[in-house]
Amino acid sequence: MEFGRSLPVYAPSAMEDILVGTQLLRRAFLETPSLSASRGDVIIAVGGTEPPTLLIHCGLAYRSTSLPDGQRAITEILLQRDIVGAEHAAVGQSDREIIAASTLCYRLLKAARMRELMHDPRIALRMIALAAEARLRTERHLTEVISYDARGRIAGMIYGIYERLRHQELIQRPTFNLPLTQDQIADHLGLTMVHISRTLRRMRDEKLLFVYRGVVIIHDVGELRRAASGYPPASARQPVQGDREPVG
Amino acid sequence: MEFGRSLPVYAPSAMEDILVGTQLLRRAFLETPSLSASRGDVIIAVGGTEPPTLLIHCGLAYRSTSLPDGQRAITEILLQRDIVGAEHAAVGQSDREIIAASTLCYRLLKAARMRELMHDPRIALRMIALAAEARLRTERHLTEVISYDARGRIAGMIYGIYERLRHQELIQRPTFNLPLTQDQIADHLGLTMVHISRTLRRMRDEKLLFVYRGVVIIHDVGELRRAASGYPPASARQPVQGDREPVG
DNA sequence: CGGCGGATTGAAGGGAATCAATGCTTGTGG
DNA sequence: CCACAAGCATTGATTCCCTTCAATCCGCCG
Repeated sequence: MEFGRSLPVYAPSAMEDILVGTQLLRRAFLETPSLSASRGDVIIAVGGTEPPTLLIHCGLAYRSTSLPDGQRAITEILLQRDIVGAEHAAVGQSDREIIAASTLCYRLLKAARMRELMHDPRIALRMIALAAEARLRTERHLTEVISYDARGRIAGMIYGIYERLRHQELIQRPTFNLPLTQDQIADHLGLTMVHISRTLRRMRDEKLLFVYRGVVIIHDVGELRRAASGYPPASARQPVQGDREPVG
Repeated sequence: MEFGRSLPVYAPSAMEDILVGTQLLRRAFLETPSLSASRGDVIIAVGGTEPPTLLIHCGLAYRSTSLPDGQRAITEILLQRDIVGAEHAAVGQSDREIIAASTLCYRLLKAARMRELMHDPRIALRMIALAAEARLRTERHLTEVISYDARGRIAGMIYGIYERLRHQELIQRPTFNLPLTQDQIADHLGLTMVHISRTLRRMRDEKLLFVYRGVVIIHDVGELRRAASGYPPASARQPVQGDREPVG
């Protein structure tokens, strides 16, 4: 299987159990009160013992860490319906914090309760699956940061979010809200805000996508997918007649 | 908790169960035949359905993926006693392959057997813990690649491996074997072999560490740890009296 | 209005990539 | 026993993507 943007595939013989586990876990979440937070609020702090597991109902959050020199690294973008930190059932503390990027509604499940629920092997399987999904996303992101330039990384990020939203049937068209500042995007992709701004501008000129004030419009999904696989822009591939100049 | 190199902490109330689960899982592995592979062999290929879980007895392996343009990204370094792919119990296929970096002895546990074992909640908890550890390592690596320059990345990698080996009590002194070529290190850190070579040379001149033909000797563990936290070399800091590190 | 967070744009500099040549081991075969 | 090739590592010269520094602009809100 080539490195692609496809979503994780469950083991066929585990599928049924996982689906039941998904339901059961969701039900457990729904027994807890619905909470809300506003932009910038810390949902799960570092240092707390036995951090809970988080279900996001609406809004966007991110997982980040602060380095000694003051730099921030955003390791994961968290969307609606994501369940975050299933592994907190086993790990006593996290060195990442989870922060609301927009107004957020969510629910929390205590670590102890998670361990209780895990006595049902179907829920345990679901938790493994959740951990595997998160891992897959992180590894993909890592691969992009290791291998791609700014254009490829941005394409990978936007296309990945697009696919996740589409898979959840949260959007039909290639347009969505992305309440992240360019500074946050930069800390996610390992670039500077200045360079994000420039690269977004070039991608807009390329008629690939449009990002402005928290709104994303993908103009050319196919080309974005290619870019997210590391391919350079068409104009840079072949100096065919009628092609545009290489951008400076 | 600051971003550091410390190893994961288990939830106190889960500790006992996890330890039992560790034993049980190890026992299950020992019921399978011991296998061996030589340098370059593919242990777990991409595309195979229901890939097994892997226990490494001796030697070193890595997890990698190939991009359409032929580039390779090595996302994880796997050491002795590591259990790899616990999440394969739930995920039907992996888009990463696992390759022996040296002569390797290992055992495999089928996904179906993993799911059976998971009916014991203690083993399930152990599997979650394993997934969490792997995730932690990957996130740390991601953070380093996002935030650090070549020197910091190399320091992070070497110091991380040193800590893992030490924690397993596989080494006492700051010296170990690392059967990776500079090309492989480059594909792990998102740099080129040429630049790895140059940077290792500079770090050797700095009397920080020595890497030659698969042997690592850390000369200054304290300074390496600092470097692995993103601090620049002492010589680059202001030689002003009482100068303090960049503030967090 | 004034201030502020966020975004844009320009100019200059640096870290890493690329291109290219050379050296060093190791293993193989004549 | 030496020649030779292959894989890996080193080093220099040049190029380029991205950072840094700095100025400006825009929309928002007290």
